Amino acid sequence: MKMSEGVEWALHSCVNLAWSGPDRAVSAARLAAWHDLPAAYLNKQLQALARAGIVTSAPGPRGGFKLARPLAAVSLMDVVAAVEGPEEAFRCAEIRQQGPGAGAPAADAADCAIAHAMARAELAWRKALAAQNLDEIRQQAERQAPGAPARLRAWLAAP
Amino acid sequence: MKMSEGVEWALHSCVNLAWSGPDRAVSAARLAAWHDLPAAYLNKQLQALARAGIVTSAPGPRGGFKLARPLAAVSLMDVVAAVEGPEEAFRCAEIRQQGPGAGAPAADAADCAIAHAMARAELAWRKALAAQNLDEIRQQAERQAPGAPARLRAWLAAP
DNA sequence: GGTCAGGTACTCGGATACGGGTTGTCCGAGTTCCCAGGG
DNA sequence: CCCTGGGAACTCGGACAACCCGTATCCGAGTACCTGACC
Repeated sequence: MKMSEGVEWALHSCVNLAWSGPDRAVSAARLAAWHDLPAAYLNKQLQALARAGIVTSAPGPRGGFKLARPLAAVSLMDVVAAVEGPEEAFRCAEIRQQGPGAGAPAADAADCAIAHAMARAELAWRKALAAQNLDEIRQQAERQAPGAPARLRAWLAAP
Repeated sequence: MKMSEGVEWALHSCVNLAWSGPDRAVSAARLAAWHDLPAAYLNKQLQALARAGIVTSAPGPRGGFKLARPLAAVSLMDVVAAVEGPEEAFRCAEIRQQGPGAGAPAADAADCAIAHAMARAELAWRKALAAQNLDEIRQQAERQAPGAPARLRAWLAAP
């Protein structure tokens, strides 16, 4: 079980967009170059964020991506769901209803105990993700590297 | 992000082993046939459980797999870790230290805020898994299908 | 000088190849049981 | 009848392919800007 690389890229990109300022759109190529990532693939992840309503996109020169709403209104869960998709990690295949061990019809209606337990654990994960928003991430990152926002803005201003 | 099918198979197999009785070993082929699964592949998952000390294996006729300890002493986390491996789903690639955006050395030492937040959520998931043991799963399954253990034992007794 | 048309450069967006990992399969080493032969 | 040796069958265990999703890439549609000519 491995999470997509795109999640980390998308999260960093959101923080970078916040640092770049709310007025200026940044292209996928520029965001990718900042961390030496494949530009076209990062673009794919940003498209997912745009579909989820986390960022807005504009084509043409001076186009690019902007945050659709303040970082405080974007949770980790939003980004993970946008990039990874809404499906749960554990999908019950209902193997208990296959082969000679197929249960009685009465048991079929009830939820599989295993699926229920796994879903409960996954819900805890989702709640923990939803409880943290990107603004908290940004604040912590700024405490660790106070000069990062200024450096990014200076680099973006240079051609 | 998708969890391996083997997790569901391993969990069902553990419950089935408990139902089959603590004295009798059950072969992987028999456990697979009960739910119409690929025998050789289920064997692979059971090997992982054996390496983790959840079940014991014995070769030869009358051999097979037995539970190494009571179901109450096996948590969901144990099984998931045995089958999926101990690695975390989210691996921080430290992209913040790549390209022009590479932070100052002081920031490098500190943990990436994103990785920290993701790890916290994953810890909640792991705790939720560790808080549930397989005996609770078994009890719930028996409430839903009281005749299941007897049917399994009867089917195992038949040649 | 102001206005307008054309061209150009730049952006996203979806359609298109490649690779690693999960899924699935196979055969060999080892053990147990059964059976036949001998005492 | 009891003991012993050999063979056969069954089991796990690890090594070997096939498929699928995540990774990476490319080119086309659309837009804004800039340039130049014209009024």
